[in-house]
Amino acid sequence: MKLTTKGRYAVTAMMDLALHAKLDHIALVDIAERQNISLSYLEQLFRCLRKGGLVKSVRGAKGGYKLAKPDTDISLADILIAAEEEINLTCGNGASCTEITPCLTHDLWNHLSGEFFEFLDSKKLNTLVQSRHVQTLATKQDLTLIGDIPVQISR
Amino acid sequence: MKLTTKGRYAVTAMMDLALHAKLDHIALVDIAERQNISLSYLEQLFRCLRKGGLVKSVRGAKGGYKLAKPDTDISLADILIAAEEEINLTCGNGASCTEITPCLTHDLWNHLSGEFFEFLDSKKLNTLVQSRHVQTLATKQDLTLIGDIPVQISR
DNA sequence: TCAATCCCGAGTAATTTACTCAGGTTTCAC
DNA sequence: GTGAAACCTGAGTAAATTACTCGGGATTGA
Repeated sequence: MKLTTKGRYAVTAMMDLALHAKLDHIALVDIAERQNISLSYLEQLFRCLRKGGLVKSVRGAKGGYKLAKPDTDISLADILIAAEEEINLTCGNGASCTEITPCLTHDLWNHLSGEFFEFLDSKKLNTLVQSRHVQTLATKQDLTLIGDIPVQISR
Repeated sequence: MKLTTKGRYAVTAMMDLALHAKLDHIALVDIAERQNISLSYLEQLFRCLRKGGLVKSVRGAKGGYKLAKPDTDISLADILIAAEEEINLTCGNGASCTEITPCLTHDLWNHLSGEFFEFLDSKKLNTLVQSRHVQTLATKQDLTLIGDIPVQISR
């Protein structure tokens, strides 16, 4: 019942896109620097996001990524699913849960999964980036970059 | 964003207890048979549940386990937490999220974790076992055992 | 006393995660 | 048309986690 970093990175990256990509495409290098995420990992992640139809890309120099839909149409659930985080609290039908002898919690988890999905699906990207906390952080990040020497903690 | 089998087994086992332990203590062997879960794994699991104050045990022959509280006072959240499933969607403050440079999603996940916890905490054991699906399954399981030859699928 | 039960610590195979790496391919700018 | 900046891809891998097992011990009712 833990969120993987893949899922978190995906959401962070999408928020970064939503915050910055109003005008132009933005390169993964920029996101990697701003959010301190490894570039290769981001590339891998954006493969998923693109397959999921959440972002559009332009190749070549001056290329980059952009949201493929308005941020009002992209939910947390969309992002997590695209990032291959299944929102799945079901029993997965292991040894203790077969067609003939389903486990006691079979229906329970199915139902709760649905509710949880609805919950995550109700959180749209636009409202997420509007939060005060995100806004202040975002401007701080931009200032850090403009005032050069972006502190790169390479781990 | 997946539920581990540990968490599921914990919930299944607690529901089994709630369904059967009205009168007496019940042995893990019984739960293991009814729910088709390995005994050793159940023992390990019940260590957690006991430490979490959810079940009481009686050792020795005719011993077994019992709910430590009324089933109206035990929630899904209680069980999952006792089973060491953290209900934690937070960023965990990795490399990309430090005190000085928190990640964009820091507050977001904190907040959502809280909401998700509330959701799980609102689901009490008594209502879970009252569901029609669980009731029919439970009686089926009991009949299977009374009509002996309990089918033991050992994997 | 013995069998049924809980109790405990440690070990381990399989799986998953969180990356990295080594190469492509496409496009803009000169 | 060359080169750099970007996207794109598949494969590999170390570390962590999960889902168990195992071997033994402690308690207690009959």
